[in-house]
Amino acid sequence: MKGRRVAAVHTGAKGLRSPFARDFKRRLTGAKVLSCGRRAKYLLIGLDTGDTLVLHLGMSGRVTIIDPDKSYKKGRHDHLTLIFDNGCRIVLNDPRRFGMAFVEQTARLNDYPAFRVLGPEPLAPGFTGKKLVAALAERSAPMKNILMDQRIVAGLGNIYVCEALFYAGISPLRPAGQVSVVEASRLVSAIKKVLRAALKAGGSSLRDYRHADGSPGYFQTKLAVYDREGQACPGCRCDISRTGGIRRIAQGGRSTFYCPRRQT
DNA sequence: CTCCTGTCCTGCCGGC
DNA sequence: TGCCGGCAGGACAGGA
Repeated sequence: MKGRRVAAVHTGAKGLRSPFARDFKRRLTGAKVLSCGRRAKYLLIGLDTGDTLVLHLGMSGRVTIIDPDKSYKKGRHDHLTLIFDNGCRIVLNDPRRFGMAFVEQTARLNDYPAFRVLGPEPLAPGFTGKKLVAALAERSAPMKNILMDQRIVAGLGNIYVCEALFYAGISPLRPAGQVSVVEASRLVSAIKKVLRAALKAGGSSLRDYRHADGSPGYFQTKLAVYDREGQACPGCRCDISRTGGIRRIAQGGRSTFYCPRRQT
């Protein structure tokens, strides 16, 4: 898409989380794409107008790129379509409309409220156990909730938090301030490992929800604890008929899956 | 400031 | 068989 110019913009009537800004289409039309990037869970499309198109997929959002010669049947929940000068199209489809799409001045991106407070990228070299343990200090909230907080580390969601805590052997219930630097280092390694594995496998979409190019994410078949209530965790040596296997609890209104015997 | 709860939205699934 | 309640996810608002 780099180097292509936006020829036309179509938006759905309903908008996403919030309605499209009044000048949304105007600021995109005619703009040339300079860069495509990502920050936390936000997709960033840099334009030659000094603006950046920011997209967020929420949970059910899907961005599909359609080649000029390919036919495309308009989806019921298509909310944004960019048509480029070469006939290529980008479609943002989101049944639950939890996603976002807005234009912001590139130079002011970091002033955007959600961006300003964003924590470190989990895959960046600077994200270390030492840094993490400092961010956890004095915090009484459970580790699960803390890792879901994008201000602590940016880009983890419910599935990967559950998985990383399992591989680190840390209970999701543990008060964050009680995590040692050794444990935090183990957790950082686990987070990086889980994310790299998921990326390699093509994401973790559940059920019929698919990933960027329309193909399903296959990582869910490799998940250790998420959505595996009552099952044995990988390498489990306990008698699950007696222990009940992987446990599911609610934290912050979300499901947490963990092994109470191997995560302390 | 931290922590916690409720809200948004739609489709799917389980239970009656 | 059909209907309906509950649940899933990420961000954020607002109250304690």
